[in-house]
Amino acid sequence: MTNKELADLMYPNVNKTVEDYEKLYPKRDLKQGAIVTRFAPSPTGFVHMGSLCSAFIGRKVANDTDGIYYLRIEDTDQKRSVENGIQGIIDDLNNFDINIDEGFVSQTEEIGNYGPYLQTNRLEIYHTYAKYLVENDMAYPCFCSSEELDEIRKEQEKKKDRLGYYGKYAKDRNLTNEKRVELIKEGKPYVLRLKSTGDFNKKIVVNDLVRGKIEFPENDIDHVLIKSDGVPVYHFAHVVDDHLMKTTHVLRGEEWLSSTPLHIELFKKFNFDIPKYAHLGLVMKVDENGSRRKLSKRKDPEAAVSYYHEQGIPVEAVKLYLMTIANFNFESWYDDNKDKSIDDFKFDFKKISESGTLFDLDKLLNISRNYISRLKASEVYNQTLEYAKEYDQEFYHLLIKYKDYSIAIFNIEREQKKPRKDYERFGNIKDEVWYMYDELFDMDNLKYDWMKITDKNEIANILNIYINEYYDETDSKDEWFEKIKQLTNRLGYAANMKDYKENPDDFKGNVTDISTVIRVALTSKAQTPDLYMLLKLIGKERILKRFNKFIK
RNA sequence: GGUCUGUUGGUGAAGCGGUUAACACAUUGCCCUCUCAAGGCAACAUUCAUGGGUUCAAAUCCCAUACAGAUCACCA
Repeated sequence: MTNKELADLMYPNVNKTVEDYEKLYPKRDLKQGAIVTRFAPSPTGFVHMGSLCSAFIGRKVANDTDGIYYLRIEDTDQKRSVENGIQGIIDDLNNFDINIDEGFVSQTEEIGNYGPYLQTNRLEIYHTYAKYLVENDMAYPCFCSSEELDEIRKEQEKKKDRLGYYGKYAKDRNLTNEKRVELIKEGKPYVLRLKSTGDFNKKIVVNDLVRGKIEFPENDIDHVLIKSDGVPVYHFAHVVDDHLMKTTHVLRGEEWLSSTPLHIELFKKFNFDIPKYAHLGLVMKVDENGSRRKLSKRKDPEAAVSYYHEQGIPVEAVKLYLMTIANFNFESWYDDNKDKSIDDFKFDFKKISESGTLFDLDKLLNISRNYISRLKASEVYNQTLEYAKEYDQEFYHLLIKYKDYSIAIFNIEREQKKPRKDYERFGNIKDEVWYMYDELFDMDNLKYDWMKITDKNEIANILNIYINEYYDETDSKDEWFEKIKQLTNRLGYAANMKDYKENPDDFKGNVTDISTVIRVALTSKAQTPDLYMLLKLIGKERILKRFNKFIK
């Protein structure tokens, strides 16, 4: 009995040939050096920080080379699929400006000429290629039950042999075709296994774009290619899909590094061009007990990419952070080129850190802080509004109601060479400015910060004299401060800090004490941005209200 | 256990045979200053996991050990 007959029996519904598919998916018409790569997640509904990082890199290198970035959904494992899981991934990607040239663009809609882009819709293709392998004696059906496989493993453990289905342990490898046909006809379930021709004692060199040349023993394990339900495993799907979709570069986590020899063997069996591989270090975090581990979606809220969106961390800041961990020379480049964007930076595979990166939230927030400080007040307004619309309705309505006023608040100490950096993310802006809005400044339930001056009469005195005799909305900042000093002197405090430091006993206190009284009465807080601007923005009428309430 | 990868300060991270071991974040101190933020200036690894070796010279090359991670599924 021939392999052809066996193959026909195993894949009776295959009516196309490998050649048909090769014709169907021709070489892409792209310029020399264009990188075609992809994001290939399971439809789990969300994107993990580590995946986002590799997606970001993929999008970037495709952009840099006028290549293609496509989204393929790997749904060969039902357990990983979630309802509307594709949409969730697309949303996360969209939130971070990672757009897709080809593949899925929504839960149900796909674009491009190299599809289908959902693996379970590609079963016919996999079967065609599987059939080819069987016909050419490069794969065979294996009827071993999981119990039998267990036994093999136990035996190997006992003998301290290498684990796996290979060599003499691959017992179904040498079944006759007659026997195979017989078993299939009996209805015995089977998987398709690679008939590996590798030699464990020979070396194969994997040329990884990140790590350089790595030597492995050749693969000699007869890996499962197609599961008994007819669905391929990752390894097989990877080879068939990335070949047919003309992927030039495979970017994936380093957990795949050790199965690359298997993938190379498969590519060679089919006579396919081998794509370039870049195995990216894992994104890690430090555990409570101090050891490093992979960022886990279960334990770490920051692992899910939606977290950053919810926190109101600017997309651009996340991108900047990803770029700094993706290419270690980016940070200093950006430092020298603050006016340029990530698009102007040339990504380099050799500048990827080889060891896994420890995820550093502080650093991300610092980048975010710097980024926000460089925005125009109106941009801060727009982005905060967008954030609040989704996550803080109360603030959203205030922003709408007091648009110009809000922009003016955001503009305090902004348009200067070294702007303020107190907005960490859009999600914390309200915490910084709430007291500027009467709706949030609930005068009956306020907690006022501590002040040095505690005497009620003294406080009332300061505020009354100030508002009645000194405050003038039209004052410039210098004039304003001059008046504060005058008031300070008049009441027996030191207007000049130096004088005060030299002879503290000559004074009741100093300017700081006076301005703190005004500041706290106005905002309830002892620490705020430029008091001059706050007074000006709040305006005399509201200042009076707040002062009076405070004195009472 | 086999195979592969990695190990530089609190953190990220450069360095690729001769450097005072960059830079950034964090921390601390001082200065500036109406408070805060920012900014300026300092401090912060006598040492690059450990032990050997090669060399006039090693964080950099070699070997061992330790530690960490990945992988060895009909999961991806």
